[in-house]
This record gives sequence, structure tokens and C-alpha cells, in this order.
Amino acid sequence: MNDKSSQVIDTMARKCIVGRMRLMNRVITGLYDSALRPLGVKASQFNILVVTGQLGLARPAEVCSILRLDTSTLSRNVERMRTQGWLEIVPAEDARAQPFRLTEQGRLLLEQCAPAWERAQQGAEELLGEEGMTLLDKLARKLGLPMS
Amino acid sequence: MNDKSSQVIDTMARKCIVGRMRLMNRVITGLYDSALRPLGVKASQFNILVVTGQLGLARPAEVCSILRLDTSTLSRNVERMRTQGWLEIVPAEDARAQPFRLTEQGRLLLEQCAPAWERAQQGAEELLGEEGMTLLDKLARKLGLPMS
DNA sequence: GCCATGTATTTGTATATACAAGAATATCCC
DNA sequence: GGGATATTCTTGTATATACAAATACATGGC
Repeated sequence: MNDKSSQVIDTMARKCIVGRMRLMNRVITGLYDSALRPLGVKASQFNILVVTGQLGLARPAEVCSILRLDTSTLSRNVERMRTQGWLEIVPAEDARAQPFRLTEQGRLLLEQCAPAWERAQQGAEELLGEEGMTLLDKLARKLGLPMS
Repeated sequence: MNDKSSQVIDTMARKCIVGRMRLMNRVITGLYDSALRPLGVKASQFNILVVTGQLGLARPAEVCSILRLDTSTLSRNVERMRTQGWLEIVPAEDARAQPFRLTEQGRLLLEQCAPAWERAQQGAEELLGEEGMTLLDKLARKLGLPMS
């Protein structure tokens, strides 16, 4: 490999935003997955539970817009969580819609997640530091996240 | 749902680090996936190509350590990329090892990715802003990323 | 040399994710 | 009211990801 090629590759390695983002995502997700494992919940599912809990009655399109998820992704996640008994579909006027909400069991589960979530949250804060937390807040706002 | 429950859920929604991290990851990954799509490369694969290019001869365990990837994940990614003709396995002394490197085609592809990567990179920088970029650098260092 | 132990990787299984295409229903306009 | 169009969601397909278990080889002690 010649020098020019090496240089280009080196630049892409050192500056790549998506590389960093994905790596950090794996690390942080691992933290929460570990903490939530005893409850049988994954980080992805936890976030859906939380948003559903906030909305009360959740329209898939709305949840996807909030979480920036493809509708097909949510569709399958909801299906799995429905199978677990955490969510239930609610009949709607519009026959196309499939609004859902937490079941009683789902609400209980979500509350039971709180201590594990706290622990993971603390671990993540330690990793990121005070400064990192502030930064994350700003990034979230920069991306216009509804969760900020 | 009573007030106490709502409060807990609201806190988890507003403060959740993993939620933000995963959401930002989806947004940023989408940016790079779109830019790289004409080349038939995904963000995940691009990052493996880059690290392999840097290492020259890449041992799976080493790549996994750098990218914080499970070995089983890398194993399958490498297999797909080998099928594409981008990577090749190199025989090693230790018969357990499966070191690999870029093929000529893989090296060319990686170089051809540079303009698309630049475009995605610019898009990401616009999203994150100057400040966000600095923050990301710091986060990366905080997590001890080798890519910083 | 052999056996226990350790190391490097793959395989089995499950979830998460997105794009493209399909299905079902609603709306609009004539 | 009926057909074109838009909306909402699901299905088909492919990749990414991790954990647990299996495989295959190496190493060290006896």
C-alpha cells in the first residue's frame, strides 16, 4: 500500500464520526443490557416501554418519529413485546391504525426496571464524566431530540 | 397510571443516556449508509475496512478489541466481506488464527469510499456543530478509543 | 507424550435494524 | 359514489449485533 493510500485511510480512521458513534453505542448499550438482563429487558425494548408509558396511548408512527425508528423495526419490536405481555393493541376508529399501550404487567415491569436503569445510568455517567453528560445533552438538543 | 409511576417514567425518558446514544447512532448511521449505498458498503463494513487497512494484517481478536465488537459479530461480518472480495484470509503459523487483510479490490473500494465518506462526515458535522465535534472527541478519549 | 487448561474463532440462536414492496384503509376530487 | 392518491402499518429480505456453546488448536506441567 502506498503512502497516499495510507494517509487517506489514516484520516478516515482518526476522524470518522460514525465509527466513534457506533463504538460508543455498543459500549453504552452493553452497560444497560447487562443491568437490565435479570429483568429480561433489552435497552431497545426499555426505550420503547418508556415512550409508550409517556404517551399512554401510542401510535406507531408517533413512536417512530420520537425515536427515529423505521416503522418496520417498531412493528416487530412491538410484536415481541406484545408476546411477552408487556404491550397490548388497542382497537381504533381508523382501521389502519394499531395504537398500543402498556399492559398492567408492562407498567409494573417498567417500574421494576428503575433501579437497574439507575445503576446503568451511573455507570454511563462515570464513563462519560460530567463534561460528557453536558455534551450529550447538547448533542441531543442539536439533533432536536424530543427527549430533551 | 398514578403520579408516582408517571414521575419515574418521565425521569427515565428525559435522562436516559442509552436512549439518546442509540437514537443519535441511528441518525448518524443513516447518514453514512445513505452516502455509501452507491458503493454497496454499509457504515459497519466501512469501519472494518478502515481498521483492516490500518493494521495491514488484522487479527480478529485485535480488531474486536479496537472496535469493541464481539468476536462472533466480526466473524460474520468478515465472512460477508470476504464473499464480496474485499477481504482475504491469510494462512498463519497458529492454526487457530484467521488473520485477514484487504484484497487489492478492497483497498481500491476503500479509497473510492473517501468522497462519500467526506460528504457524510460534513453532514454529521453540520448536525453536531463545532461544539458537538469537540464533545465527541472528548467522549471518545474518555472511553479510551484507540481511534482518537 | 498426555492431560488439563487456556486461547482463537465459529456456530446456534435471538433481537434490532433498515429498505423495498405489499396490504388495507382512508380521503379527496370530480 | 368511484377511482386516484395518500396514510398506516406489515412482510420479505438482508445485515448487525451479542450471548452461550462448541470447535479446534496451543501450552504447560507431570
